[in-house]
Amino acid sequence: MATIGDVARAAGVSVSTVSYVLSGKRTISGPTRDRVQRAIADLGYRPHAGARALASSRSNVIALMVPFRPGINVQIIMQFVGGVVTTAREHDHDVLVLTQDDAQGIDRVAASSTADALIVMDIESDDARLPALRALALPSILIGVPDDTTGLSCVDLDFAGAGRLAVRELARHGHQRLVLVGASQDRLDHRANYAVRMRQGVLEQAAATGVAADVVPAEPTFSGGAAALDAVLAEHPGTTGLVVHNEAALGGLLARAAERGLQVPDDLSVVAVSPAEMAAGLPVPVSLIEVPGERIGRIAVEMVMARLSGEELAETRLVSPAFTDHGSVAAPAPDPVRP
Amino acid sequence: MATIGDVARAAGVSVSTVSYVLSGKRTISGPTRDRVQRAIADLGYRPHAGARALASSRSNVIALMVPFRPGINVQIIMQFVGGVVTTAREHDHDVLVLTQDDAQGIDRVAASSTADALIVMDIESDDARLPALRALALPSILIGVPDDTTGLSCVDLDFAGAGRLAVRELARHGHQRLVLVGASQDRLDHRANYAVRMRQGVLEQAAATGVAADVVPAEPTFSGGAAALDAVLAEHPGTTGLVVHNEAALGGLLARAAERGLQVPDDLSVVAVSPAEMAAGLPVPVSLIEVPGERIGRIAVEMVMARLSGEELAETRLVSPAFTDHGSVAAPAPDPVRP
DNA sequence: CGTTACCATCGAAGCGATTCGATCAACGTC
DNA sequence: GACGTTGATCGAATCGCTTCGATGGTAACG
Repeated sequence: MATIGDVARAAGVSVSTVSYVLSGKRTISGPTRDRVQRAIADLGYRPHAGARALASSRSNVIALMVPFRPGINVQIIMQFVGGVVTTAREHDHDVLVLTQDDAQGIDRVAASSTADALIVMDIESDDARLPALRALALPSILIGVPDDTTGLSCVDLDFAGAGRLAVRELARHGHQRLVLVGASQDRLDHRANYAVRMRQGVLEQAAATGVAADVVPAEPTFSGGAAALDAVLAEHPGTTGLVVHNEAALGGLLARAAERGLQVPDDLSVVAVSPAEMAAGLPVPVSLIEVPGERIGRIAVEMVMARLSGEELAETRLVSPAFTDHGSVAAPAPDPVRP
Repeated sequence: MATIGDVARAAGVSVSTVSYVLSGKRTISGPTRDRVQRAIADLGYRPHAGARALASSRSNVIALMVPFRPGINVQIIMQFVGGVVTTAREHDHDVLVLTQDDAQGIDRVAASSTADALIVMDIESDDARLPALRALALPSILIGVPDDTTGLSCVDLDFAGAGRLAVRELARHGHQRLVLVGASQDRLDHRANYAVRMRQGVLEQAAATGVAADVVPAEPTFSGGAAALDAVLAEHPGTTGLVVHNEAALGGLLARAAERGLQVPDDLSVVAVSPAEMAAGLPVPVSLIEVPGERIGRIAVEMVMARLSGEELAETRLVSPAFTDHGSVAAPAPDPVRP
């Protein structure tokens, strides 16, 4: 491989001149710049990443901690990752993958100057990694919002807003009795801040709008969805509107509805909160509030770049929810559904 | 951050001694080694990745090219990635993510010594990246098998073997008329080598066993699966056994079967070729031949490591298929199914 | 006891960039 | 016309590590 010395020789200039042409940190005359650039192209020169990192103490790498535990929503993870990688490349950075259970991963990557910044996905309310992140010298961005955000930068969908929006959509079509089919009890209890925020949004808006709203947990499986629908109809008769925040259960829920002879949206209106792609695989189209994975990944990288260029902000950014109509919400039937 | 010099001073030895303790490339006496190791621990020293890469011309990074195009089977992608990352860490390597459409990604990563090796996923029969890969100075491993493998190293499931195994399983239960519900016509035509190999395996074994086998393509969607089942029953009446190699269509296919009053396995036996997790989300349990994503990722990394340590092999490794019974295969009903 | 070998360790030369003065020529300016 | 500016370029130090050759001390050997 050609080195910067080869380029300098070929262009008849010094090594530092080549460096300045590359970085633009000092003015170089037009003719010289051209000669250097031609030499670079001729030799197919690329700066050695390690050498550059050593000299500049910048690796141009962002570390991304991805959850690989089973049961996670893979669809949305991939969207995040795609958004992060694409945006990082636009800023001339690469992305290094860390796994959740690589406990020392954060320290390792930071202490060895392997990465310039860290993006951590799947943050829990009281995440075990928070102390490590707070102590970190590198800028870090969390995807998800923990309970205590002091000193941290976070991005996520505004789940409370999403809950409110879903309720508003259903309420304005005249629904009076709603149920949120949400995360499993387990996740609600322990970890998932987004589930809590979602529930808050739904209940809050229901109270404000004067409609009834209850919550039914669902296991994130096909049969979990079916069971959840049964539970809704058994425990909350008269329900006409559903907010489903559980992609994995959605299919089973809809299938069970069909089995029980319930038409969507005639007998039952449904709003899903889910990645957009997910809904494509369903038997019936479902109106949804999209979890914009790619967009959030993109924002995370942009926050990283801002931090790297010296802006000292530690802020939480919540992406506004948007409702996409696919026809699964309509006015409730005059004669409400009974179990 | 502490440097190797700090460690050397703290331990009262020279820099090179610390380096040799770390690498083990020369013998260091027990006492000295201990002192150095204590100093390392005390200072929390980690070698600077860039400096190490510069001096040793080894980055300890593997680049992984991941497809992010829509419509891809995300589930299995994540399994691969998980397997790759985990195994790479076991060998003290990190993983850098490249995207498919980052065309110059391969060259960039190679020319800048950012990575030591490359793993490329989702290889097509006549993949556009093959020339670049053949010309590469870095070791590269393909996940998937192109038509011409000369000079390349590949790993994949033995799809032909999987096809044969599926047919044997069905045949030994007495099925006489089988259909392979496979990839969409589009993928079959253009790209997906695995689809071609699968079909070969099925047809070959059917011929050998003396059973009838046909192929019906399916779009990789819920409704594509439903349509495929309709097509099977319309075009190939008397079919009692199905091999489904199309995870995304499997749910729709099973749902349509239920709608038409066909019981699995009483009226219809089904073998799926799919990642294991996928099958968990289905309304009925389905016997399957697993696509062992994680395992393949692991093997890919092990091949990388072998290449990096000097073994000059360029080989293709096909993972043997295994059948897992979940009860969706049984003897056909005496009175065969009619459309 | 003089050689030979080997073991443990050190010193110094890179690896390929970045970056901070320093230099030198051309240019106004008074 | 001497002098401070400014613009373009160079040289050398530096980043933190690996690795090769050299060195001194010990043990083995005849």
